[in-house]
Amino acid sequence: MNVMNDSPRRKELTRQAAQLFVQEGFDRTTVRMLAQEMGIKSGSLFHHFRDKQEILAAVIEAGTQNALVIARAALESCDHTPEARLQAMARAHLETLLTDRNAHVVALYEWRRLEPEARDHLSHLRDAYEALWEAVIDEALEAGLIHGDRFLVSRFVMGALNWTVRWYDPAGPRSPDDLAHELVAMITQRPA
Amino acid sequence: MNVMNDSPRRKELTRQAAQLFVQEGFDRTTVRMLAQEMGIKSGSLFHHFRDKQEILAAVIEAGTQNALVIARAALESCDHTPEARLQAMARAHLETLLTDRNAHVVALYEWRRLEPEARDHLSHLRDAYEALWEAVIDEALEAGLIHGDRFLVSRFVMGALNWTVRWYDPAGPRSPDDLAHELVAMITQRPA
DNA sequence: GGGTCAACCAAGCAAGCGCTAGTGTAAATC
DNA sequence: GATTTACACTAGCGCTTGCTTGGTTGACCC
Repeated sequence: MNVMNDSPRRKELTRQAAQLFVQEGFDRTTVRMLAQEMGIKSGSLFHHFRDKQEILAAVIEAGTQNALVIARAALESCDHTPEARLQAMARAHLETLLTDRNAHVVALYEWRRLEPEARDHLSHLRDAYEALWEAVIDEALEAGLIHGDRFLVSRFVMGALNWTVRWYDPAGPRSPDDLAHELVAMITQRPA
Repeated sequence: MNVMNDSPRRKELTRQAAQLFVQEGFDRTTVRMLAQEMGIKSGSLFHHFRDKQEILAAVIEAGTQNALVIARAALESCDHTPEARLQAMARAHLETLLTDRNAHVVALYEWRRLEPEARDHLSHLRDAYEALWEAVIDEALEAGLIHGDRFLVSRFVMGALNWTVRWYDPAGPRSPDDLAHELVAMITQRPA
């Protein structure tokens, strides 16, 4: 067995698993379906992952780590005004939906299928991502760019953004940048 | 078999099913678990519902219908200003989460588990609910209370509200009315 | 008091589930 | 040249799944 490394092979398998998890949902996806998608037999799958749970954890970890990297990069390369930072975060969030949609959808909708140990480990990653958001929102509040309860505002914004996976079509006319603009405009009440 | 009526017994069973679907997720909930929760044997369950799918459809239908009724009532009994109507819709939405949380969570998170026929039927109900929202948002836009793209604004608002099921604690210090106020304040940029 | 009917039960079937055991094999390592 | 390692295979075990079957119960009706 070869579990818990991060070989390129495993990364690719994880990517394919994410696709199936989105299409079918974690519970409906069988190890036989996963194996077929990966071009191997179901038994061989357990050479790469200890069990089905570990595949789910790998998918979610990859997705969250990716989001974190993109968000940090966005914050570093943008202007240091509260408005620019708010917008950079929103655009980064939407861009991860373009580049890594499957892993993200899984992280959002199959989180509860994680067993407690995996959940504990991954929740730290997720907290790190949400902390970025709360910091940016704090700055915007202090600068008077937006108003209201810190806790509520950040959750409303996260909700609006996370909900995009339900309706946003990357092939459509709107770019992530458009959406980010519009969202920031909405909560800061300035023309887009 | 007794399928597709709406006896009080079936209503109660549907309510109990919703609870389990929320706790475990649809796929993980077995007919044996459902039967136990209902205080009957698994075979008896199929006297009330044709199959497991129909239970899911019944839960979602009940939840959506409930939301529609509450929203319509809220709109009829509030002031006819765009701001009051916006707030009434938001509060109504959050109140359905208090009175009928389980059915709502199922409607949101197990929608994709519906088979196509059931989905077609139920999407009409959901469209009717969303149409209420879009009408209210249109009025707010026309009145200049909020700005931006009609499509995007309504989706951002729906996202912020639907996301509340993930974090909102009805036993906490914030009432649905508080949240509705705060949300409307955020998008209209007036003090809460 | 025979007939009806919703509601329930015990038993179990066929299919599918996650996962394991044991083996083959080509490439890398010693 | 021998050994190890990585990756794949076949075969199937033990169990659970959604659902069916055939039958019982008790309340109500004419």
